[in-house]
Amino acid sequence: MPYDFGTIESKWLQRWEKDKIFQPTETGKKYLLTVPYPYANGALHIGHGRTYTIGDIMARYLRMKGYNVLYPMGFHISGTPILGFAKKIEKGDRGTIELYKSYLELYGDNPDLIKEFSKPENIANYFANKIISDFSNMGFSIDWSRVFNTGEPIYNKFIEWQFRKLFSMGLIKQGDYPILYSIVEGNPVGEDDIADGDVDKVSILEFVTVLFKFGDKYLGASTLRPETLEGVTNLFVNPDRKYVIIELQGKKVVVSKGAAEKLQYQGEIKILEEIDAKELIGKEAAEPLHGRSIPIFGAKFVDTDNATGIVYSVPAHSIQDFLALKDLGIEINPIQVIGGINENVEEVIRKFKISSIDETEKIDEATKYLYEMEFYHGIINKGKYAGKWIRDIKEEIKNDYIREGIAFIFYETSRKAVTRDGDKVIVAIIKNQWFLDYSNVQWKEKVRKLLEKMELKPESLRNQFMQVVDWIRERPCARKRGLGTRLPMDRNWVIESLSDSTIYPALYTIIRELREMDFDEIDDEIFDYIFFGNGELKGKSDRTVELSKKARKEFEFWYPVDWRHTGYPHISNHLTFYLFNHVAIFPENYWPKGISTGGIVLSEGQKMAKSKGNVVPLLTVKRKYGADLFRLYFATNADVWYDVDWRSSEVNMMQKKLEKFYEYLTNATNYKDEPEERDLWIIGKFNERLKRADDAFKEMRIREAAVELFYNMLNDVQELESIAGRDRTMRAIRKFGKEWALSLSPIIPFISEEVNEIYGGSSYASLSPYPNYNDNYKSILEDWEYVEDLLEDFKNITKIYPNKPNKMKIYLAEDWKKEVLLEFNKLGLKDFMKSATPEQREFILSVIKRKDAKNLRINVDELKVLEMYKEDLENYLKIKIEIMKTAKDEKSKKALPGKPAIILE
RNA sequence: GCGGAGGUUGCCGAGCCUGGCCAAAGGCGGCAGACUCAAGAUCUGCUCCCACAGGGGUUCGCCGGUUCAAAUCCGGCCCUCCGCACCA
Repeated sequence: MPYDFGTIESKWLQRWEKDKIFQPTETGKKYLLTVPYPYANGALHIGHGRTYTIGDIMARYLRMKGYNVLYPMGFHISGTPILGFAKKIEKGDRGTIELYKSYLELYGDNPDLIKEFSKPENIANYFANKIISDFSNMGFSIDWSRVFNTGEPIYNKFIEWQFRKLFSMGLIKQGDYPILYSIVEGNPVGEDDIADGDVDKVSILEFVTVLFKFGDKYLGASTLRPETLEGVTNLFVNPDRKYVIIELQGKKVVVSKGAAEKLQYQGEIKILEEIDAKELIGKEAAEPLHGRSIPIFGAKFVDTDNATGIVYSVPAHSIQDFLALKDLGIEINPIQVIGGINENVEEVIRKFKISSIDETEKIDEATKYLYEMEFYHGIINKGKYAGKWIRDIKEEIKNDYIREGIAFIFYETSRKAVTRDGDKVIVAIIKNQWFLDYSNVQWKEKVRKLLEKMELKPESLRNQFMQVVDWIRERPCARKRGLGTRLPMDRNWVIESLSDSTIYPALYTIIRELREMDFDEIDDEIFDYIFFGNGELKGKSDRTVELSKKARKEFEFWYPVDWRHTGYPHISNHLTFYLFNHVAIFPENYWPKGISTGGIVLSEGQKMAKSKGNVVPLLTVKRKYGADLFRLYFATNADVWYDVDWRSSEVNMMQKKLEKFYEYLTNATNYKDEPEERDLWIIGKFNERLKRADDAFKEMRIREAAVELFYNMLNDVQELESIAGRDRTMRAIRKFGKEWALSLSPIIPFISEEVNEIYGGSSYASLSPYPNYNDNYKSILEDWEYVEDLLEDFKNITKIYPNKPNKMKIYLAEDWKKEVLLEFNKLGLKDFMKSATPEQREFILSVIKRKDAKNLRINVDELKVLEMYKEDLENYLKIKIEIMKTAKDEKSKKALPGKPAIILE
């Protein structure tokens, strides 16, 4: 029977669906296992597939172990990406249209459907449906009756309830916040709105603009390194550019024209008049710390489109400044303000072999090097902060300068950026931005308490989470645009996409009841009742009360989440928020019980990226190889927590093995005769491997389980076949084939179902109990392992035997040796030596010198075993075998109990 | 700098927790053989060095230590990657 995965997989999919076997009811030992829902903006790739595969393998394993497993999922559509794509499609953006047409083609749909995608909800719905079918096809044992997406009204109500709750607990705050912004659009812009925003990220830099007194005005010079202010020697302005005087906090400040424009979006300023750079150059200004007068030079390298367009120069700690002064031929003595480091600017310049101020790449590299060295190892050695580590004091210095009124913050983009329409991107300050206050001390304490007792895999997660909890602070939780739920406290805001996805696993448990309710009746009271058992539900319809009671029962049954699995990039964001929000909203008995993180998927050795063109869609893989093979690949290729490389050459190799496995199992049922006694060791092997795999599964060491049950077991069977031949092998397989298939059911569920059926197994393999270890075959296995040792020895000897041997004489050890060994094992070295004869002593000493001494199979009835396998061995090795009881010459005297001497002739 | 993960025989990658059948799984690559007109595919064997009898030698980033015994445990050091950091 050839392995036709297409037919097999669709057959079982239909049956599973028809019998709804993955829709559990509230009975038995529950287990709620979740994986974060995917973002439904495109076809999923094998990376998503891996995460869900791991979840599914555990779900299936636990189900077979007797747990009532609920493995639900939903879809994420919050945020800007889907909205952005829809807009771009509407505008006719060619790249986006091509991308989405390629998705439509991938799914075999008419590319003209692209028109529909100008509506975001159509994109979301289209892909949600495709993902459901993709994931079903992968064999994921998901309960599809509980699906929802984050844009639905019910979800919105749930999130509104959550946010009102958080607000009432004082965990939501408001404040000013800098954000990337387009002046032309009059709107904040996200990564997706910025040209090349995905490949070259834009972040927000916080410059400190220091005020240098200049007559009745000030020059605003911007820096990222306020800690070097003590070392300032001069100012630079660009002689060719326009500057203006603005009024800021009652002071007249000179900044570049461009800077003034940006500053209008960052605070209250007034633009007074233009001022020519020539009016500044050659004059002096006073630095604010000591009133020291320093010269103002003109320099064309000063970029007036970066920060304020005026920079202060610290040649002792800036490569750029040092080179600039040298370039201008100005001699100024650098002022060292940082100690504790071994290299100064000049040495770094030499180290990086910089010869000119135009070598910007080298300069950037050297600057980074110098900065990191000074930041991590440097100590201030001048001024009032002398003696402090820079890494400790930098923040304080900045705050002090601002408080003293000698500096203000200027936000700037980390690179020059424009929107996809070509409009300039700047940083604007948003007033009254809403934050989730993750800096709240009591809140953090609760999370730490949870972390202490949670199950985490790998264990190192605990420390990582603790770190994140330590440094996490306020997080903006709402935006002005995007899909999602409106903030209940202020409907102009939409709750941001990571903030609306924290406690939603709770919704899986009750979504079915909510859907049956009269939508208008769903309010906070209902949620309070379902989740906390609070309230009487007075004034609600009987039906809604009834459904609420049912939902309450469901929630109480399924919650908390027993396990959550996802990729490690989520540790410092989603998973942390997941913990924070759970401890805030729910009582302790509903806090999450376990989390694991998995590695990412590489494609042919590289990170998957659209730009590299190596993204492998899940659907393609399913069509080409089938779900079982995909699952098996990820199960065997790396442990859950490590990255995995998807390599087509290895997939092909595995495909052949899987075909072989399937062929063995299905054909074996045609062999009706009982297996031979001497071949039963294979069942012993299987049981041994089963036990190891079972232990591994329990610890989520999926790879180990898969390797034992699939690879190693397949090798054992092939070994049996090469010795015993096809017929006997198949008869032996028939005896344990069903258990073998069942044991692998969590990993390759379709083949397991098929084999289970062929073997006349009852019900579904997916719902069968996991096979139990059976030790009936232990002794025959040990006999066989004795033979394996013999084969190993034979192979070793033939390697160095000069001719082709015709005959193998096997000499067993004299009986007394075994007795002596047993005696020795009983007494131990000390006592044995007391009573032993010189000959016995010599023998024992020679044995313990051997490194394999402990592994002698002294309990095997060697003669019986050798007689049993003699014929097989003769055929296999193509050699005559003689078994001799007594040793005569030197070589044969080396025979030990469990390790006979071999003489080739 | 903090936190994490690593450094294994040509490459990828197991083993390390629970020290000893570990010269170290598996795959790739390479070599030889079978099959074939040939190539490919497939199968078999070999693939650290030495050795015409199951042996010996040198290996698991580096240096020490513990132990009868260390890839595995302990201490120190070097290097790589990832996350974080008003980082450029």
